[in-house]
Amino acid sequence: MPKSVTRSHSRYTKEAVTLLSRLIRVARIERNLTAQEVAERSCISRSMLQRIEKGDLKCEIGAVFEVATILGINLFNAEQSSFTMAKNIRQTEERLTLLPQKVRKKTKVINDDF
Amino acid sequence: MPKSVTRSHSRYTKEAVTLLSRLIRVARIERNLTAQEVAERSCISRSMLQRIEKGDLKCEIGAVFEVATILGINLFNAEQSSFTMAKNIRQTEERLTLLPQKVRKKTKVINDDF
DNA sequence: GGTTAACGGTTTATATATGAGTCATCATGT
DNA sequence: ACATGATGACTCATATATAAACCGTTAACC
Repeated sequence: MPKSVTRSHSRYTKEAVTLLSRLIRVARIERNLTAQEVAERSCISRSMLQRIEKGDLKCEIGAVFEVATILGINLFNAEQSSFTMAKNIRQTEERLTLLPQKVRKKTKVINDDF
Repeated sequence: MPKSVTRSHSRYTKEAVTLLSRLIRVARIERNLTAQEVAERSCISRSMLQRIEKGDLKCEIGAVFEVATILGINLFNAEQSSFTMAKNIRQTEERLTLLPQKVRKKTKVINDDF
């Protein structure tokens, strides 16, 4: 990250990350798994898991989702042992083909009055 | 990141990130927003948004969620204008208070000195 | 109460993610 | 058909996220 940039996050974003972090911590304790164990199985360090469980916004999404997956937390309401995720991806990609490939801003203001 | 670490990701993790990236791209096109516009409103660079829309696992979760939020995508089935997210957080934290704070592993073999 | 493993909070070195910039291509609105 | 703005695919410098190590505290089991 060149040119130090202070990120601003909407409240909704922060809450979403916070919720996921809490779900992760609860799931880990409930399953009686040590932080070290979960970290190793998720291929991350223990300090990384600590930040994830604290709801750090700067963690890699892949790492956070991997921990959630290891702990059996369903993402986007798609069960892990089903094909719903793949199906959702296909459906979304299908919608994409129906859309224009580029977004073009109108140079002229169209009279869209009424 | 010291000691170059190659991360391994489960299929489910990859698909979850991929799905979110597709949802983001579809939402952006549907709302007729330029990549540059969305990037600016999300406080990230255009190249960052490119990686997010490609489903890069190494993007910051805060950045990805922020883009999703800007585009009106609901995370964890919680509508952005409601209190469901905060309520879910509270409920999860409440569950946490009922759990032990540490996970203890070694259930040592009890006195076998008959 | 005593033992000890688990946890939180540091620090440090380094691999790398990110922002900024450039360029070629092409889809899109006129 | 044409002009051009949007996009993808790079490169590069650097701010920083991360793994590893350590330590003091604390909670869990005996």
